[in-house]
Amino acid sequence: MGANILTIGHLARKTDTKVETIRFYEKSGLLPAPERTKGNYRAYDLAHLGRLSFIRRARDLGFSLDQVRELLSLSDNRNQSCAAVDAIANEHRSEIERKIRDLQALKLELDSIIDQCGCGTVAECRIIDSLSPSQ
Amino acid sequence: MGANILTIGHLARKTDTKVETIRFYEKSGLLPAPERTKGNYRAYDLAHLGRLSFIRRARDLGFSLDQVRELLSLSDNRNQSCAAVDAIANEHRSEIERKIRDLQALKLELDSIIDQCGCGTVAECRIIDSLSPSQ
DNA sequence: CTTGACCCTGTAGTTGCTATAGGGTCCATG
DNA sequence: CATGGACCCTATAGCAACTACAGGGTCAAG
Repeated sequence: MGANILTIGHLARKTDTKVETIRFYEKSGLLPAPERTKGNYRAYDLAHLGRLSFIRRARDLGFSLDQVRELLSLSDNRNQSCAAVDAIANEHRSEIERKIRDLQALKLELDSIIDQCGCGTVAECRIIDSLSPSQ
Repeated sequence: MGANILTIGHLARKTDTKVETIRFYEKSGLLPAPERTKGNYRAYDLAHLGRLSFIRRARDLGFSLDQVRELLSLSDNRNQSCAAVDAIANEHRSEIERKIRDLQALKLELDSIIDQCGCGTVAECRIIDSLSPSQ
């Protein structure tokens, strides 16, 4: 295969993505369908590599596929205001902050439950008690 | 319907659960299938209410359905050691701690990305830049 | 010319529900 | 006694975001 033409396997290794996931992104409209070789293999170029890297990075940062889709389409219109981009990122940040708060509250509760466990029998287990309704 | 017999709707309201979710728990083997009335309605008793409350509380605390299944079967054997219960709870706590750490790292990264946004055009957007591969 | 690594499509599975379709039951009111 | 509406039933499909087959085709090396 030519100079900067990549098979799906190459692209997968370069972006630390599973082959199936790349095909899934194509089917989901996130990654444009590439040309095909005469043997019907997908033939990616550097633009695809860039776009997939963008997607993976955004996914690593916890953006949903819908958010990634929006970020991609925003990044394609280079001369409009980036306020919309900022809005998506900020919304995502608040959501993460909320999740952190929720998990911390949860951890406190688990802490207090686990601390009470004297590790006797289940009958006197404080963890089970804490989960049971008629405390 | 008799004294302490509940329809699925009653049970749903008492445990803040959707009716469909209760049927789903039954199909998943978490909640035993109750008797039926002559009209083929599910007829729950107080044991079901207790068990469903247990499930909901554990789910609220972030345990997976598999973990809940295990906790339930452990809580049914009242005179064995509760070490296994403690193990599940501890494993779950470590997982929550890991999630908190991950989310906090993510938030730091998002913070630094968002802070750089001068809100000009997309072409000069630092958020898009941070997501793009060839920075 | 065959072997093995790779690629193709299509479909089903995962988790934990939620929603819909197309019906049946129950009870109060007219 | 009929009828309306709230409730119940089953079965199936959908959601996110992949992952894992099954059952084939392609390609390059030995």
